[in-house]
Amino acid sequence: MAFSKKAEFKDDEIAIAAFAKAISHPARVAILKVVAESQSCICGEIVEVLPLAQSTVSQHLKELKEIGLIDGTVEGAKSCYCINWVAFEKVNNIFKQFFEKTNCCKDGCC
Amino acid sequence: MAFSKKAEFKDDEIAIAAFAKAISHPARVAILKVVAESQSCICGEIVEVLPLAQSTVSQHLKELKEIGLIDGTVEGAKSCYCINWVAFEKVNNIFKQFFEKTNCCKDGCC
DNA sequence: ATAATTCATCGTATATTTGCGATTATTAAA
DNA sequence: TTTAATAATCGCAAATATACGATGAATTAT
Repeated sequence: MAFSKKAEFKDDEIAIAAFAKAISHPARVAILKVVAESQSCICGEIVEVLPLAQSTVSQHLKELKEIGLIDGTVEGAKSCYCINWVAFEKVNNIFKQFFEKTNCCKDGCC
Repeated sequence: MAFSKKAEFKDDEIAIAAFAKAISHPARVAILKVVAESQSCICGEIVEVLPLAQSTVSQHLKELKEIGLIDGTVEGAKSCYCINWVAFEKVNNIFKQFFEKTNCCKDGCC
């Protein structure tokens, strides 16, 4: 019944899965790219670039914000988003570690 | 209505999202770890380690197989799984590139 | 003051994912 | 040959995710 059985997995497995889920949709990958390239950009700019409705983009932005990968600040009537580079680097490292750790088994080193 | 609008995104964005989705569940992360550590292992061993029913594990294995991260071979009544290291390295590189490319915007180099 | 802009949130529809038990096919053991 | 073990698949139920339009709250422009 799709009870979430996530509690029964290890913390690092849950963390990797959660971050992977954050970038498991092309729209969110695209958003991260756009925001990074523009240093910071307002919601409207993102909506213009993506083939999705404003409300849908807002939803994806919310998800990225909730996991910490982006920060959003209100600037008047507009909303300005930028990458949270600390979190971004953290996620990068978590992925890096996962791949390295797993890959080292390739030669039977562990 | 959840039409899949994936066709309207860039290929690399779709690819990253697809691979991210493959590891967006703790069970699949755990499976990859177990299989890598044991070099190769049979389905039953994986089921024993995970807090999930056999049919559910089988489903996760299928997903990982479909995206190419693991190979499965029948050995008598049993099924033996191992990491497809070529695919694994490819995914590793795709993630690495994504993070590097995005991160370089941090200092306004692009 | 009024109208227009911007964007978050809500409600809703649909699709996908997750999970399990039951079944089935195959192989191994008795 | 019958029985047990193994694992894939099917069918179903429930949870999540995706997408949109409508609405509302805030700001900005007229």
